[in-house]
Amino acid sequence: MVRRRKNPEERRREIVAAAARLAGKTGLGSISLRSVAQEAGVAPGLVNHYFPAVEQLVAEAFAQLGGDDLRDHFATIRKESAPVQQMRIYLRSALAEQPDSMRLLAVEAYYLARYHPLLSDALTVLVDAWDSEMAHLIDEGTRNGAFRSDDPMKSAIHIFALIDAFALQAVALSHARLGIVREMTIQATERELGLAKGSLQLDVA
Amino acid sequence: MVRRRKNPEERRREIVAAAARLAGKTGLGSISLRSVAQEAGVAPGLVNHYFPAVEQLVAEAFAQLGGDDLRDHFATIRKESAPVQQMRIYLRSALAEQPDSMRLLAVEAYYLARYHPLLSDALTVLVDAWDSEMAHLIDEGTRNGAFRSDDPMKSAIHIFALIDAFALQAVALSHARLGIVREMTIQATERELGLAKGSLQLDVA
DNA sequence: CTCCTTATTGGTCATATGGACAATAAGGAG
DNA sequence: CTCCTTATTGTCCATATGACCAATAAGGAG
Repeated sequence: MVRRRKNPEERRREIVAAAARLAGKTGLGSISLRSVAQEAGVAPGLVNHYFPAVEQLVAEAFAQLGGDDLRDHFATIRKESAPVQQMRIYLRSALAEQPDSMRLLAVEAYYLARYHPLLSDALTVLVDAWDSEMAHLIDEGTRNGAFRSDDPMKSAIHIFALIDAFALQAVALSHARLGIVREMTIQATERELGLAKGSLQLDVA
Repeated sequence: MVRRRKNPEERRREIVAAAARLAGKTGLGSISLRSVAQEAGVAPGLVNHYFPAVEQLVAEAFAQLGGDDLRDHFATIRKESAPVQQMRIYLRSALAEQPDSMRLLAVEAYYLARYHPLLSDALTVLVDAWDSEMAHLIDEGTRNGAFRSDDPMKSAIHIFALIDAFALQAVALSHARLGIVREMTIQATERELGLAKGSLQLDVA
Protein backbone atom coordinates (compact mmCIF):
# COMPACT_ATOMS: atom_id res chain seq x y z
CA MET A 1 0.00 0.00 0.00
CA VAL A 2 1.25 3.43 -0.87
CA ARG A 3 1.80 5.31 2.31
CA ARG A 4 1.22 9.04 2.52
CA ARG A 5 1.85 10.81 5.74
CA LYS A 6 -0.49 13.70 6.38
CA ASN A 7 -0.97 16.41 8.90
CA PRO A 8 -2.81 14.75 11.82
CA GLU A 9 -5.62 17.31 11.98
CA GLU A 10 -6.22 17.00 8.28
CA ARG A 11 -6.26 13.20 8.35
CA ARG A 12 -8.57 13.26 11.28
CA ARG A 13 -10.96 15.53 9.44
CA GLU A 14 -10.82 13.21 6.46
CA ILE A 15 -11.80 10.27 8.60
CA VAL A 16 -14.71 12.11 10.16
CA ALA A 17 -15.79 13.21 6.69
CA ALA A 18 -15.66 9.63 5.45
CA ALA A 19 -17.75 8.46 8.39
CA ALA A 20 -20.25 11.25 7.79
CA ARG A 21 -20.50 10.28 4.12
CA LEU A 22 -21.27 6.70 5.07
CA ALA A 23 -23.84 7.72 7.66
CA GLY A 24 -25.52 10.02 5.19
CA LYS A 25 -25.94 7.15 2.78
CA THR A 26 -26.74 4.23 5.06
CA GLY A 27 -27.18 5.47 8.59
CA LEU A 28 -25.04 5.79 11.69
CA GLY A 29 -25.18 2.04 12.07
CA SER A 30 -23.01 1.61 9.01
CA ILE A 31 -20.09 3.33 10.67
CA SER A 32 -17.50 0.74 11.63
CA LEU A 33 -13.73 0.77 11.84
CA ARG A 34 -13.42 -1.11 8.59
CA SER A 35 -16.13 0.58 6.57
CA VAL A 36 -14.81 4.01 7.44
CA ALA A 37 -11.25 2.95 6.72
CA GLN A 38 -12.25 1.73 3.29
CA GLU A 39 -14.27 4.86 2.55
CA ALA A 40 -11.34 7.03 3.59
CA GLY A 41 -8.84 4.85 1.76
CA VAL A 42 -6.71 4.05 4.79
CA ALA A 43 -5.94 1.03 6.93
CA PRO A 44 -8.47 0.12 9.64
CA GLY A 45 -5.81 0.51 12.26
CA LEU A 46 -5.43 4.16 11.37
CA VAL A 47 -9.04 4.89 12.16
CA ASN A 48 -8.38 3.28 15.49
CA HIS A 49 -5.32 5.41 15.93
CA TYR A 50 -7.39 8.60 15.67
CA PHE A 51 -10.46 7.19 17.36
CA PRO A 52 -9.58 4.64 20.03
CA ALA A 53 -13.33 4.16 20.50
CA VAL A 54 -15.69 4.08 17.55
CA GLU A 55 -18.32 5.76 19.70
CA GLN A 56 -16.42 9.01 19.47
CA LEU A 57 -16.29 8.80 15.70
CA VAL A 58 -20.01 8.17 15.42
CA ALA A 59 -20.75 11.18 17.58
CA GLU A 60 -18.45 13.46 15.59
CA ALA A 61 -19.82 12.29 12.27
CA PHE A 62 -23.34 12.98 13.45
CA ALA A 63 -22.37 16.41 14.76
CA GLN A 64 -20.74 17.16 11.42
CA LEU A 65 -23.78 16.14 9.37
CA GLY A 66 -26.19 17.86 11.71
CA GLY A 67 -24.20 21.07 11.73
CA ASP A 68 -23.95 21.16 7.95
CA ASP A 69 -27.64 20.46 7.61
CA LEU A 70 -28.51 23.25 10.04
CA ARG A 71 -26.31 25.73 8.20
CA ASP A 72 -27.76 24.72 4.83
CA HIS A 73 -31.30 25.17 6.01
CA PHE A 74 -30.74 28.59 7.48
CA ALA A 75 -28.73 29.74 4.49
CA THR A 76 -31.75 28.92 2.35
CA ILE A 77 -34.15 30.50 4.80
CA ARG A 78 -32.12 33.68 4.99
CA LYS A 79 -32.44 34.24 1.27
CA GLU A 80 -36.01 35.27 1.94
CA SER A 81 -36.58 38.56 3.69
CA ALA A 82 -40.21 38.25 4.80
CA PRO A 83 -40.53 36.25 8.03
CA VAL A 84 -43.75 34.52 6.97
CA GLN A 85 -42.12 33.42 3.76
CA GLN A 86 -39.04 32.24 5.65
CA MET A 87 -41.20 30.09 7.87
CA ARG A 88 -43.13 28.74 4.93
CA ILE A 89 -39.92 27.76 3.16
CA TYR A 90 -38.71 25.97 6.19
CA LEU A 91 -41.93 24.08 6.81
CA ARG A 92 -42.07 23.02 3.20
CA SER A 93 -38.77 21.21 3.49
CA ALA A 94 -39.34 19.92 7.01
CA LEU A 95 -42.74 18.51 6.10
CA ALA A 96 -41.78 17.01 2.76
CA GLU A 97 -43.26 13.64 2.01
CA GLN A 98 -40.08 11.67 1.66
CA PRO A 99 -37.72 12.02 4.55
CA ASP A 100 -34.30 13.36 3.68
CA SER A 101 -31.27 11.59 5.06
CA MET A 102 -30.83 13.97 7.96
CA ARG A 103 -34.31 13.29 9.22
CA LEU A 104 -33.69 9.55 9.19
CA LEU A 105 -30.42 10.14 10.95
CA ALA A 106 -32.09 12.20 13.63
CA VAL A 107 -34.54 9.44 14.43
CA GLU A 108 -31.68 6.98 14.58
CA ALA A 109 -29.78 9.33 16.86
CA TYR A 110 -32.74 9.72 19.21
CA TYR A 111 -32.87 5.98 19.46
CA LEU A 112 -29.15 5.37 19.83
CA ALA A 113 -28.72 8.21 22.30
CA ARG A 114 -30.00 5.91 24.98
CA TYR A 115 -27.00 3.63 24.76
CA HIS A 116 -24.55 6.20 23.55
CA PRO A 117 -23.62 9.10 25.83
CA LEU A 118 -21.42 10.93 23.34
CA LEU A 119 -24.07 10.78 20.66
CA SER A 120 -26.61 11.94 23.19
CA ASP A 121 -24.47 15.00 23.86
CA ALA A 122 -24.09 15.72 20.17
CA LEU A 123 -27.84 15.44 19.73
CA THR A 124 -28.46 17.85 22.59
CA VAL A 125 -26.05 20.37 21.11
CA LEU A 126 -27.71 20.10 17.72
CA VAL A 127 -31.23 20.42 19.07
CA ASP A 128 -30.22 23.45 21.14
CA ALA A 129 -28.69 25.05 18.08
CA TRP A 130 -31.88 24.55 16.09
CA ASP A 131 -33.93 25.93 18.94
CA SER A 132 -31.93 29.09 19.26
CA GLU A 133 -31.67 29.72 15.53
CA MET A 134 -35.41 29.30 15.19
CA ALA A 135 -36.09 31.41 18.26
CA HIS A 136 -33.95 34.11 16.72
CA LEU A 137 -35.95 33.96 13.51
CA ILE A 138 -39.20 34.19 15.43
CA ASP A 139 -37.87 37.04 17.49
CA GLU A 140 -36.95 38.99 14.38
CA GLY A 141 -40.36 38.35 12.92
CA THR A 142 -42.01 39.52 16.09
CA ARG A 143 -40.09 42.79 16.24
CA ASN A 144 -40.83 43.20 12.57
CA GLY A 145 -44.54 42.83 13.30
CA ALA A 146 -45.00 39.76 11.12
CA PHE A 147 -45.31 37.33 14.03
CA ARG A 148 -46.73 37.54 17.49
CA SER A 149 -45.02 35.45 20.17
CA ASP A 150 -44.59 36.04 23.88
CA ASP A 151 -41.72 33.63 24.18
CA PRO A 152 -39.84 32.91 20.95
CA MET A 153 -37.83 30.06 22.46
CA LYS A 154 -40.94 28.35 23.68
CA SER A 155 -42.57 28.80 20.29
CA ALA A 156 -39.53 27.30 18.63
CA ILE A 157 -39.56 24.25 20.87
CA HIS A 158 -43.26 23.84 20.21
CA ILE A 159 -42.79 23.92 16.47
CA PHE A 160 -39.91 21.48 16.54
CA ALA A 161 -41.80 19.03 18.68
CA LEU A 162 -44.43 18.86 15.97
CA ILE A 163 -41.85 18.52 13.25
CA ASP A 164 -40.15 15.74 15.17
CA ALA A 165 -43.48 13.96 15.40
CA PHE A 166 -43.89 14.31 11.67
CA ALA A 167 -40.40 12.97 11.08
CA LEU A 168 -41.05 9.96 13.26
CA GLN A 169 -44.17 9.12 11.30
CA ALA A 170 -42.52 9.82 7.98
CA VAL A 171 -39.84 7.27 8.67
CA ALA A 172 -42.24 4.43 9.15
CA LEU A 173 -45.92 5.02 8.68
CA SER A 174 -48.61 5.63 6.13
CA HIS A 175 -49.24 8.61 3.91
CA ALA A 176 -52.73 9.14 5.27
CA ARG A 177 -51.44 9.76 8.76
CA LEU A 178 -48.66 11.90 7.37
CA GLY A 179 -51.11 14.26 5.72
CA ILE A 180 -53.04 14.73 8.93
CA VAL A 181 -49.92 15.40 10.96
CA ARG A 182 -48.66 17.84 8.34
CA GLU A 183 -51.86 19.89 8.43
CA MET A 184 -51.83 19.85 12.18
CA THR A 185 -48.26 21.10 12.27
CA ILE A 186 -48.96 23.93 9.90
CA GLN A 187 -52.04 25.08 11.78
CA ALA A 188 -50.37 24.85 15.15
CA THR A 189 -47.44 26.87 13.85
CA GLU A 190 -49.77 29.54 12.53
CA ARG A 191 -51.50 29.70 15.89
CA GLU A 192 -48.20 29.75 17.77
CA LEU A 193 -46.95 32.68 15.71
CA GLY A 194 -50.21 34.60 15.76
CA LEU A 195 -50.75 34.20 12.03
CA ALA A 196 -54.06 33.96 10.22
CA LYS A 197 -55.19 30.48 9.29
CA GLY A 198 -53.76 29.55 5.91
CA SER A 199 -50.84 32.00 6.01
CA LEU A 200 -48.34 29.16 6.00
CA GLN A 201 -50.09 26.99 3.44
CA LEU A 202 -47.21 25.30 1.68
CA ASP A 203 -48.55 25.40 -1.86
CA VAL A 204 -48.77 29.19 -1.78
CA ALA A 205 -45.80 30.77 -3.49
CA MET B 1 -29.29 -31.25 29.20
CA VAL B 2 -32.66 -32.46 30.34
CA ARG B 3 -34.89 -32.72 27.36
CA ARG B 4 -38.59 -31.99 27.66
CA ARG B 5 -40.74 -32.27 24.60
CA LYS B 6 -43.61 -29.80 24.53
CA ASN B 7 -46.57 -28.99 22.40
CA PRO B 8 -45.19 -26.94 19.51
CA GLU B 9 -47.62 -24.06 19.90
CA GLU B 10 -46.87 -23.82 23.59
CA ARG B 11 -43.12 -23.90 23.08
CA ARG B 12 -43.41 -21.31 20.39
CA ARG B 13 -45.33 -19.04 22.70
CA GLU B 14 -42.70 -19.55 25.37
CA ILE B 15 -39.99 -18.44 22.99
CA VAL B 16 -41.90 -15.34 21.96
CA ALA B 17 -42.53 -14.58 25.62
CA ALA B 18 -38.83 -14.93 26.41
CA ALA B 19 -37.94 -12.60 23.54
CA ALA B 20 -40.54 -10.10 24.72
CA ARG B 21 -39.15 -10.23 28.25
CA LEU B 22 -35.67 -9.46 26.94
CA ALA B 23 -36.89 -6.64 24.75
CA GLY B 24 -38.82 -5.15 27.64
CA LYS B 25 -35.68 -5.04 29.71
CA THR B 26 -33.00 -4.10 27.20
CA GLY B 27 -34.63 -3.27 23.90
CA LEU B 28 -35.38 -5.06 20.66
CA GLY B 29 -31.70 -4.99 19.85
CA SER B 30 -31.01 -7.47 22.60
CA ILE B 31 -33.01 -10.18 20.89
CA SER B 32 -30.65 -12.73 19.39
CA LEU B 33 -30.84 -16.46 18.83
CA ARG B 34 -28.64 -17.14 21.79
CA SER B 35 -29.96 -14.58 24.23
CA VAL B 36 -33.52 -15.73 23.68
CA ALA B 37 -32.53 -19.38 23.92
CA GLN B 38 -30.88 -18.74 27.25
CA GLU B 39 -33.82 -16.73 28.55
CA ALA B 40 -36.20 -19.48 27.50
CA GLY B 41 -33.93 -22.20 28.82
CA VAL B 42 -33.57 -24.06 25.53
CA ALA B 43 -30.86 -24.69 22.98
CA PRO B 44 -30.18 -21.92 20.44
CA GLY B 45 -30.99 -24.32 17.65
CA LEU B 46 -34.53 -24.66 18.93
CA VAL B 47 -35.18 -20.98 18.56
CA ASN B 48 -33.99 -21.34 15.02
CA HIS B 49 -36.29 -24.28 14.54
CA TYR B 50 -39.35 -22.18 15.36
CA PHE B 51 -38.02 -18.97 13.84
CA PRO B 52 -35.84 -19.67 10.81
CA ALA B 53 -35.28 -15.91 10.65
CA VAL B 54 -34.76 -13.83 13.77
CA GLU B 55 -36.61 -10.98 12.09
CA GLN B 56 -39.88 -12.82 12.56
CA LEU B 57 -39.21 -13.32 16.24
CA VAL B 58 -38.42 -9.66 16.79
CA ALA B 59 -41.64 -8.65 15.08
CA GLU B 60 -43.74 -11.06 17.12
CA ALA B 61 -42.13 -10.06 20.39
CA PHE B 62 -42.83 -6.42 19.64
CA ALA B 63 -46.43 -7.17 18.68
CA GLN B 64 -46.84 -9.11 21.90
CA LEU B 65 -45.48 -6.33 24.09
CA GLY B 66 -47.37 -3.64 22.21
CA GLY B 67 -50.64 -5.52 22.40
CA ASP B 68 -50.29 -6.17 26.13
CA ASP B 69 -49.41 -2.56 26.74
CA LEU B 70 -52.43 -1.36 24.78
CA ARG B 71 -54.76 -3.68 26.67
CA ASP B 72 -53.31 -2.61 30.03
CA HIS B 73 -53.74 1.05 29.28
CA PHE B 74 -57.32 0.76 28.18
CA ALA B 75 -58.19 -1.53 31.05
CA THR B 76 -57.02 1.23 33.37
CA ILE B 77 -58.77 3.92 31.40
CA ARG B 78 -62.04 2.02 31.39
CA LYS B 79 -62.14 1.97 35.15
CA GLU B 80 -63.10 5.62 34.98
CA SER B 81 -66.52 6.50 33.71
CA ALA B 82 -66.19 10.20 32.96
CA PRO B 83 -64.57 10.81 29.54
CA VAL B 84 -62.58 13.82 30.72
CA GLN B 85 -61.20 11.83 33.60
CA GLN B 86 -60.37 8.93 31.26
CA MET B 87 -58.40 11.24 29.05
CA ARG B 88 -56.63 12.80 32.00
CA ILE B 89 -55.62 9.39 33.30
CA TYR B 90 -54.24 8.45 29.96
CA LEU B 91 -52.29 11.66 29.47
CA ARG B 92 -50.83 11.37 32.91
CA SER B 93 -49.20 8.05 32.08
CA ALA B 94 -48.30 8.97 28.51
CA LEU B 95 -46.64 12.21 29.61
CA ALA B 96 -44.83 10.83 32.62
CA GLU B 97 -41.33 12.12 33.15
CA GLN B 98 -39.46 8.87 32.90
CA PRO B 99 -40.27 6.88 29.81
CA ASP B 100 -41.65 3.41 30.45
CA SER B 101 -40.15 0.52 28.55
CA MET B 102 -42.86 0.44 25.90
CA ARG B 103 -42.20 4.01 24.96
CA LEU B 104 -38.52 3.32 24.48
CA LEU B 105 -39.42 0.27 22.46
CA ALA B 106 -41.71 2.27 20.22
CA VAL B 107 -38.96 4.72 19.35
CA GLU B 108 -36.67 1.82 18.60
CA ALA B 109 -39.36 0.22 16.45
CA TYR B 110 -39.92 3.41 14.48
CA TYR B 111 -36.26 3.48 13.67
CA LEU B 112 -35.83 -0.20 12.93
CA ALA B 113 -38.97 -0.33 10.81
CA ARG B 114 -37.00 1.17 7.97
CA TYR B 115 -34.84 -1.91 7.60
CA HIS B 116 -37.29 -4.40 8.92
CA PRO B 117 -40.50 -5.03 6.96
CA LEU B 118 -42.08 -7.41 9.44
CA LEU B 119 -41.50 -5.04 12.32
CA SER B 120 -42.84 -2.22 10.20
CA ASP B 121 -46.04 -4.20 9.71
CA ALA B 122 -46.33 -4.93 13.41
CA LEU B 123 -45.83 -1.24 14.18
CA THR B 124 -48.53 -0.25 11.71
CA VAL B 125 -50.96 -2.71 13.24
CA LEU B 126 -50.22 -1.42 16.72
CA VAL B 127 -50.54 2.22 15.77
CA ASP B 128 -53.82 1.55 14.00
CA ALA B 129 -55.13 -0.26 17.06
CA TRP B 130 -54.26 2.69 19.29
CA ASP B 131 -55.87 5.08 16.85
CA SER B 132 -59.14 3.23 16.71
CA GLU B 133 -59.34 2.59 20.45
CA MET B 134 -58.71 6.25 21.11
CA ALA B 135 -61.12 7.33 18.41
CA HIS B 136 -63.74 5.15 20.02
CA LEU B 137 -63.12 6.78 23.38
CA ILE B 138 -63.41 10.23 21.85
CA ASP B 139 -66.55 9.24 20.02
CA GLU B 140 -68.18 8.04 23.25
CA GLY B 141 -67.19 11.24 24.96
CA THR B 142 -68.64 13.27 22.14
CA ARG B 143 -72.00 11.49 22.18
CA ASN B 144 -71.95 11.86 25.93
CA GLY B 145 -71.49 15.60 25.53
CA ALA B 146 -68.18 15.71 27.38
CA PHE B 147 -66.07 16.26 24.26
CA ARG B 148 -66.61 18.04 21.01
CA SER B 149 -64.91 16.58 17.95
CA ASP B 150 -65.93 16.61 14.30
CA ASP B 151 -63.71 13.69 13.42
CA PRO B 152 -62.71 11.42 16.32
CA MET B 153 -60.16 9.49 14.28
CA LYS B 154 -58.47 12.68 13.20
CA SER B 155 -58.45 13.93 16.76
CA ALA B 156 -56.92 10.66 17.90
CA ILE B 157 -54.15 10.86 15.34
CA HIS B 158 -53.51 14.45 16.33
CA ILE B 159 -53.19 13.55 19.99
CA PHE B 160 -50.91 10.62 19.33
CA ALA B 161 -48.61 12.65 17.12
CA LEU B 162 -48.04 14.96 20.07
CA ILE B 163 -47.51 12.10 22.43
CA ASP B 164 -45.03 10.52 20.04
CA ALA B 165 -43.16 13.80 19.96
CA PHE B 166 -43.07 13.82 23.72
CA ALA B 167 -41.83 10.24 23.78
CA LEU B 168 -39.06 11.03 21.35
CA GLN B 169 -37.86 13.88 23.54
CA ALA B 170 -38.26 11.88 26.71
CA VAL B 171 -35.93 9.21 25.44
CA ALA B 172 -33.04 11.55 24.90
CA LEU B 173 -33.42 15.16 25.87
CA SER B 174 -33.61 17.56 28.74
CA HIS B 175 -36.28 18.04 31.35
CA ALA B 176 -36.83 21.67 30.45
CA ARG B 177 -37.88 20.80 26.93
CA LEU B 178 -40.00 17.97 28.23
CA GLY B 179 -42.03 20.28 30.40
CA ILE B 180 -42.75 22.59 27.50
CA VAL B 181 -43.79 19.76 25.23
CA ARG B 182 -45.97 18.29 27.94
CA GLU B 183 -47.86 21.55 28.45
CA MET B 184 -48.24 21.93 24.73
CA THR B 185 -49.65 18.44 24.39
CA ILE B 186 -52.18 18.97 27.13
CA GLN B 187 -53.36 22.27 25.75
CA ALA B 188 -53.59 20.96 22.21
CA THR B 189 -55.60 17.99 23.41
CA GLU B 190 -57.99 20.25 25.29
CA ARG B 191 -58.44 22.33 22.17
CA GLU B 192 -58.86 19.28 19.98
CA LEU B 193 -61.59 17.91 22.21
CA GLY B 194 -63.36 21.21 22.73
CA LEU B 195 -62.49 21.34 26.42
CA ALA B 196 -61.91 24.43 28.52
CA LYS B 197 -58.30 25.33 29.18
CA GLY B 198 -57.07 23.50 32.24
CA SER B 199 -59.64 20.69 32.13
CA LEU B 200 -56.94 18.11 31.52
CA GLN B 201 -54.42 19.50 33.97
CA LEU B 202 -52.67 16.38 35.24
CA ASP B 203 -52.32 17.34 38.88
CA VAL B 204 -56.08 17.72 39.26
CA ALA B 205 -57.56 14.66 40.89
C1' DC C 1 22.42 14.33 4.91
C1' DT C 2 21.07 11.76 9.09
C1' DC C 3 18.18 10.81 12.75
C1' DC C 4 13.98 10.25 15.17
C1' DT C 5 9.30 11.06 16.00
C1' DT C 6 5.07 9.12 14.90
C1' DA C 7 1.70 8.47 11.16
C1' DT C 8 0.55 4.36 8.96
C1' DT C 9 0.24 -0.41 7.87
C1' DG C 10 -1.13 -5.28 8.27
C1' DG C 11 -1.99 -8.91 11.04
C1' DT C 12 -4.02 -11.08 15.26
C1' DC C 13 -7.43 -11.91 19.03
C1' DA C 14 -11.62 -12.36 21.34
C1' DT C 15 -16.36 -11.96 20.73
C1' DA C 16 -21.01 -12.05 18.89
C1' DT C 17 -23.96 -12.70 15.25
C1' DG C 18 -27.33 -15.68 12.03
C1' DG C 19 -27.82 -19.84 10.00
C1' DA C 20 -27.43 -24.89 8.82
C1' DC C 21 -27.19 -29.70 10.08
C1' DA C 22 -26.69 -34.37 11.81
C1' DA C 23 -27.59 -36.94 15.88
C1' DT C 24 -30.69 -37.96 19.63
C1' DA C 25 -34.60 -39.06 22.33
C1' DA C 26 -39.38 -37.83 23.93
C1' DG C 27 -43.76 -39.26 23.76
C1' DG C 28 -47.92 -40.18 21.15
C1' DA C 29 -49.95 -43.55 17.58
C1' DG C 30 -50.84 -48.01 16.48
C1' DC D 1 -45.15 -52.63 24.04
C1' DT D 2 -42.99 -51.01 19.78
C1' DC D 3 -42.26 -47.83 16.29
C1' DC D 4 -41.77 -43.47 14.15
C1' DT D 5 -42.48 -38.71 13.82
C1' DT D 6 -40.29 -34.64 15.05
C1' DA D 7 -39.05 -31.68 18.97
C1' DT D 8 -34.65 -30.83 20.78
C1' DT D 9 -29.78 -30.76 21.31
C1' DG D 10 -24.92 -29.65 20.39
C1' DT D 11 -21.73 -28.54 16.94
C1' DC D 12 -19.87 -26.18 13.11
C1' DC D 13 -19.30 -22.45 9.72
C1' DA D 14 -18.99 -17.93 7.70
C1' DT D 15 -19.06 -13.28 8.85
C1' DA D 16 -18.53 -8.87 11.14
C1' DT D 17 -17.36 -6.38 14.96
C1' DG D 18 -13.95 -3.49 18.23
C1' DA D 19 -9.58 -3.46 19.92
C1' DC D 20 -4.65 -4.20 20.34
C1' DC D 21 0.19 -4.27 18.73
C1' DA D 22 4.59 -4.77 16.49
C1' DA D 23 6.82 -3.40 12.34
C1' DT D 24 7.57 0.11 8.92
C1' DA D 25 8.61 4.25 6.61
C1' DA D 26 7.40 9.24 5.73
C1' DG D 27 9.06 13.53 6.31
C1' DG D 28 10.40 17.30 9.30
C1' DA D 29 14.21 18.70 12.74
C1' DG D 30 18.75 19.18 13.55
